[in-house]
Amino acid sequence: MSIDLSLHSSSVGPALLGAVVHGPNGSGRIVEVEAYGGTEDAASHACRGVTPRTEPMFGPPGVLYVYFIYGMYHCANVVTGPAGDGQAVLIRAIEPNEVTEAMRTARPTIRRDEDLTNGPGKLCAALGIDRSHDGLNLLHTDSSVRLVIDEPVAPAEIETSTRIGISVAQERPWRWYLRDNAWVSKPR
DNA sequence: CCGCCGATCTTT
DNA sequence: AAGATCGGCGGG
Repeated sequence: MSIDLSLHSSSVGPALLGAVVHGPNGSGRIVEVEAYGGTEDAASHACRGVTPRTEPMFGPPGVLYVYFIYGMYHCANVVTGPAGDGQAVLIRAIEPNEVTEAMRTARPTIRRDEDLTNGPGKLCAALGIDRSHDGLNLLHTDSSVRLVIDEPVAPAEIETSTRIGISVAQERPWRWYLRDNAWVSKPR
């Protein structure tokens, strides 16, 4: 591993661009992320401290935090920072290494390949990630969901913006994505 | 308990 | 622009 996941999520976030996520249905490189802080970040699930749902967020860096949202979708996060802090990086979009039949079966109604994984709920559905994977170690080679961090992308390729879909702490510029990448999520 | 609403996506 | 769909969390 070439980056230190125990650093703050706002440092780890951009460093995770280009890393490869492997799930039950396939794999892809991360092209878009958002950082969430611990209890001091009002937009983070960790802002109210440890609850049954957020307990994995307060584990050691490298843990997977999967939450269920809008009654329908799952979102996947990489826990960062020191254990006990509750920081995480939301994986918002990936570019598949290869579009597999399992990914197409998991998202049968898409019109273009990009719609398989160009959003946090979409990529979890495509890769087959759900709450059963919550809390596992992303760095362990035996895990059914894992993270392979190779070379970082060139800083010149990285674009920054504010976070999407939140109603508080909207000013923090904690979203990063690869410029001109077709798999980055589309504005609503 | 009860009610609100969310780190979303699809359809109209 | 609104609907789908449900669990987590706060308030009473």
